[in-house]
Amino acid sequence: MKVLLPDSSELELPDGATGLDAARAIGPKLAEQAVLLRSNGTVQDLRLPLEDGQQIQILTTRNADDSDALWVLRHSTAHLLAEAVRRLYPGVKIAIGPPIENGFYYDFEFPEPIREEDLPRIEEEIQRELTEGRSWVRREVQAEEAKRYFSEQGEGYKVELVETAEGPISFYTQGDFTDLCRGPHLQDSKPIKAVKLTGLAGAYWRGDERNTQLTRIYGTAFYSQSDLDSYLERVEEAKRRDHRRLGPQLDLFHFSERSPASPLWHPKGMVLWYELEAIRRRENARRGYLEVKTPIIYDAETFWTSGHFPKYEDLMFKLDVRGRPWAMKSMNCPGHMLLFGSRPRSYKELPLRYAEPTPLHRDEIPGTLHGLLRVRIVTQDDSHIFCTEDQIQDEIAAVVDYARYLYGLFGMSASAELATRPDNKIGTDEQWDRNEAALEAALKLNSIPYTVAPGEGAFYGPKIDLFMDDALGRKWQMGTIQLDSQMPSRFGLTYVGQDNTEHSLYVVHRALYGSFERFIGILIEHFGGDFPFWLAPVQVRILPVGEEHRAPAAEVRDRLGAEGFRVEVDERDETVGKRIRDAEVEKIPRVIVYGDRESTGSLAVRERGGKQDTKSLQALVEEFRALAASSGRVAGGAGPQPAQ
RNA sequence: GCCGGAGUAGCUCAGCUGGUAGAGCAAGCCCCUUGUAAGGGCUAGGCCGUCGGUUCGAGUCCGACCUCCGGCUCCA
Repeated sequence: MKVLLPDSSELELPDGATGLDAARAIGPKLAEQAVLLRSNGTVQDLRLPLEDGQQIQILTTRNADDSDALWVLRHSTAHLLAEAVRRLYPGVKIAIGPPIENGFYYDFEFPEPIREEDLPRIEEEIQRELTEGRSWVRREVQAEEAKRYFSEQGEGYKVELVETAEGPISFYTQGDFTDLCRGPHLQDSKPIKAVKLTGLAGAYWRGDERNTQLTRIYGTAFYSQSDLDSYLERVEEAKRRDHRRLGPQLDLFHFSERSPASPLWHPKGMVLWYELEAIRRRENARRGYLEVKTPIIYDAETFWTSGHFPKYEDLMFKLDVRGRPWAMKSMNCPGHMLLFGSRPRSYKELPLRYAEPTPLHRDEIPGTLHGLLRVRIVTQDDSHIFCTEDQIQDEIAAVVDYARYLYGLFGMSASAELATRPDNKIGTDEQWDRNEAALEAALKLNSIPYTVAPGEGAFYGPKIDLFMDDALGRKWQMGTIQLDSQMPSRFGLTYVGQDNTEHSLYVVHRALYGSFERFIGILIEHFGGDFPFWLAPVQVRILPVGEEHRAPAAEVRDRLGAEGFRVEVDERDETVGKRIRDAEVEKIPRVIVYGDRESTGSLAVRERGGKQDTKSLQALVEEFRALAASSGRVAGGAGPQPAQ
């Protein structure tokens, strides 16, 4: 038989030859360094037989940066971890141990709880295995044999995995340790040059909190020590972008134990907030949204009607005032439903787009809180679009376009997920077919790449969720676009059609920033605190060199301030060097040093980072105007400005 | 909520096997009068997260709680 190599040459091999055989046929060195076989984008164990005409690429230890090559390395390292733990902790039960982004983990049920201090000991044991050397042997077995083997070993979790396994079952054995595993794996442990156990955590068996909580050990591995070192360095660098660190440091916000998980916004943080708010209002006006404001507190009855209480009562702030039960809203929908229902509605009013950025309160459970990214006060850039079934498609498409435009202003983009019907759905399959198709069409129309999350939709309708990463690569949901016919009917809302009869309504729930809190958190990490000129809370700082320069410096400040720029003068009794440094640390985009030389009319301007230039005040104003316009302040060519 | 870790000055952190709390930066005052990333001096600043326990004595040991961090679960 023949296989195709990456350089499109053909390799003749005997029938039944494996990837390893192919590597040997090319060269002994290649065979020795081979770690994985890749074929048309999928990976395959080197020990498996090839097919006639198959396209193959052999990855070696030299592909140390290749994500598939790292994946197999880490997967094999996870097995070494399991072997080490089994040896050190008799009676431990093993669950699963996959590679993940940047590393791997393995889940165990320990007879006695272990602590972080135990990790070095386990790491040493892995090192010992590496020194001794391990090689992996693959073997396909029958389900019955696999079950028998793991029963004898007392590995109940593995038995359960065999019972629910699909396709052929394979064992990988290294030393005296055999694991149930689909593979692929390394030939042997020689390529594993750097291993580090990075953490300990609880994790539920099969991700279900009703199940036993297992102990998860996280680790990572690389083809070289220097790769591990630079990875750890990158992690440190990412931590420096953490908004929880930068926020207080840049004087944007802080948290208080007196109101856990609710930020206290400082003046500089509010500059960011109102920049976002200005964009929101400008774009809403341009796109036909109507601003409304509805109460924050409603009687409990409202949330029984809306359906929030049955599901979320425990996560809502409730009050008992004058003997009547109340709750603080955790969503804007009830208020908007009441507003819509305040009088009969005609088809001529639809689509009707209500928008409201008021804060919502949710008593999020403690373990889930995370800086600005998971808070108890959530200010959504919320909107509810009331429309007919015929209008759904256009409305969704417009919202998706809006999202793409909005994120683009910040140089950010989101990944999209289409969440489809869950098990507890209400409504007919035909409805769901149509609605899911409408969302999907809107994504395609806007050329937004997306993945489908089957069964993840809300019970009342499918949704598009938009995600962004934080500095450490964790995914956070930003925007959401949800289609719903239940909420209007719960509130008895209808519209009168052309035929003079009542019809049921659809509503699109949508938030695009998601919440101001979370969006600003991501924004801080996205820029690492180095905000572009138009967003920077302080755009220009002027440093008078001597006392006699304070007055003219203040004049420059007033001139720039009158132009709408955020300018301040630093006339502290410190050296210029010190004040420059402070401006750098505070990440202020422009610094003007004002001394004797500036009295002639030209100004010395320093960009954040150190670049210096000299120009007239007028030239400076023009430059700043251009900088401010380079983004959200002005629509940036995205259409007309709203009427004032 | 669950597993693991941590809370000492405004910030970053020292503080050994229990003996009564320390540095740098920031702050205030003074000197210097400043030219592109830290000029100098002095001063003040602490219910050592909270409550309880052990002890002659607790920042240090034990327990509970609160908050934060890494995960899991959840996320209308």
